[in-house]
Amino acid sequence: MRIGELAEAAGTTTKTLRFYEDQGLLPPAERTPAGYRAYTPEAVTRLDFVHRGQAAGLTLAQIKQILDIRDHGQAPCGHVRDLLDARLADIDRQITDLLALRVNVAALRDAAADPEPDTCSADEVCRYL
Amino acid sequence: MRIGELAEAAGTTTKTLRFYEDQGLLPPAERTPAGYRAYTPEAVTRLDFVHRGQAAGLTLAQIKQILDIRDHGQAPCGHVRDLLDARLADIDRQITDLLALRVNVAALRDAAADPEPDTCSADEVCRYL
DNA sequence: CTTGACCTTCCCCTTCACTGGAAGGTCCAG
DNA sequence: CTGGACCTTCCAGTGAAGGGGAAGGTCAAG
Repeated sequence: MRIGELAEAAGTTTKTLRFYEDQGLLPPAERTPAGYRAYTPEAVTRLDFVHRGQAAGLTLAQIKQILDIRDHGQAPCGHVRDLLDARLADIDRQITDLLALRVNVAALRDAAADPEPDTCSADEVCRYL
Repeated sequence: MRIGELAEAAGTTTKTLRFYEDQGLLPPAERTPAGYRAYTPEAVTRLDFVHRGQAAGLTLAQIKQILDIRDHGQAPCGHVRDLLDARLADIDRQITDLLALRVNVAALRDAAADPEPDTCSADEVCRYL
């Protein structure tokens, strides 16, 4: 299949596929005599994996690490587990941060919802922030 | 005060201060005869406001909007309230998304924590992602 | 008089994941 | 044989918030 067909099958764009090849997420594609990239259906599977990794919040670099291990003939599950552990810790940290931020922003918003014209003057920076 | 002193007083760097001036967050500074920027203590207040805005998760562009309104002699509180409302909705959306993501990632991690060697082979993409 | 700390402008670099566009080659239908 | 759809490479830019460093001016102390 050509790059346009793969893009449609995988739900992405040709630009992105060339970018992925450039970044090492896809192996350099076989070429037709005319120089067109020719893909096997495996590529769709690989791209699905990439998309699942992205949906889990992994970066392309992390997904590439997993694929590199797999491409070297090893089972990447241990590494996947480690990455997911780290990702989980990261998500927990983000949630904690956002909950704390939410409290602060909600308090500021509530204060700003009932402004006292005298203190909320243009002469000074708005006191609600 | 010179730019280095202001940077120290505001807990930032001279690079950042010139960047802020460039972005319109700080008005173009007065200059000494030698061309050095000369600031009044007001600048510290303004930078504190910028930092509080950042701590609330506002972008520099949003903070600039508030400051522009204030600099035009109007009270920015109404706009601040609108920005904080939007920010709050955004935080809630992020938290919701992260909680959903957490469930998925935790499930993947738990699956990967107990791999079955036969199915977690190098011949196929790791089934835990 | 020189040294060192500070200041100036200028331009490029960073991360992340793409996206746009130009200039040119290939392939198939009409 | 021409038009349009597809493909190729390469270069450049996006957005956020600065950071790095060069080349040169200024100022106070020793």
